[in-house]
Amino acid sequence: MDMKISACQLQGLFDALPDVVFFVKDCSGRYTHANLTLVRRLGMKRREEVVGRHVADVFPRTLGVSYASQDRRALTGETIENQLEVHILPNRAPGWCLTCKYPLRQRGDICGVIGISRDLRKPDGRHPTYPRLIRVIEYMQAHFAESLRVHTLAALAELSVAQLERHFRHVFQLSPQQVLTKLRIESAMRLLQGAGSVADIGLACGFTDQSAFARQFKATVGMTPRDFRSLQVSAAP
DNA sequence: TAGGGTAAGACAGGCCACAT
DNA sequence: ATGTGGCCTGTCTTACCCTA
Repeated sequence: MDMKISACQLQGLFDALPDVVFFVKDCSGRYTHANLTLVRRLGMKRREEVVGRHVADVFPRTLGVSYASQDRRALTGETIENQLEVHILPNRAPGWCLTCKYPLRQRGDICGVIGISRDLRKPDGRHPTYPRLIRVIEYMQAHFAESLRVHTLAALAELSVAQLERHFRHVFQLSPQQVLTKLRIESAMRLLQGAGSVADIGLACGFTDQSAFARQFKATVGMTPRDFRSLQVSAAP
């Protein structure tokens, strides 16, 4: 039996998940489907306010450009899996999530992009290795500005590197590297509210140089550090 | 079948040149 | 001053296989 599920049905199902954003876009980057979670996070009330519009029209310019280029990658057949991202919510609070995007095919031809972004949930505190992993997290929080090696972290937790990787993903949904990136970017977003050059802030957050910082920041936040700073300034009360 | 190690491919860091 | 992109190197992650 060949069962087909429509995008509309999926959209309806995803309406029930308040911590998952669901969307479908056509080749030109216009939304054809959006669950209610996405609609609300865009600061809108009704689905019709989103469907038919272009990403560039519903997000701040710099973000829209970045999401559009991500979509283009998917449109060439690339799949994006569990990319760690920050979404700036309507109240300007940053929300961390993991994004997946896939090309949407119809009779073999790519006709759009389908994807989800799910919020990071609370770590699983009942996992047997949780107490050891917390040691690692605390160490990372204290030392993210330095260069960290996984084998150091593994030794700290008295686990093999392979164990650390596996358990980390189970408990935090993230690899140690992703947690490190999250800590560094969070810190950078704070520092960018104040004065100080972008390059210096990058160094202060553990990035080896300005180039690495800008690249990672854009990949995670969707805009460059400078754009982020000016967005914060323009949105400040 | 859970838990462990390992090899290979993916990915980030580091550096530089050049664009904006 | 900051951002982008290329290229090389070494680290990290994943997929796989082994063992108890």
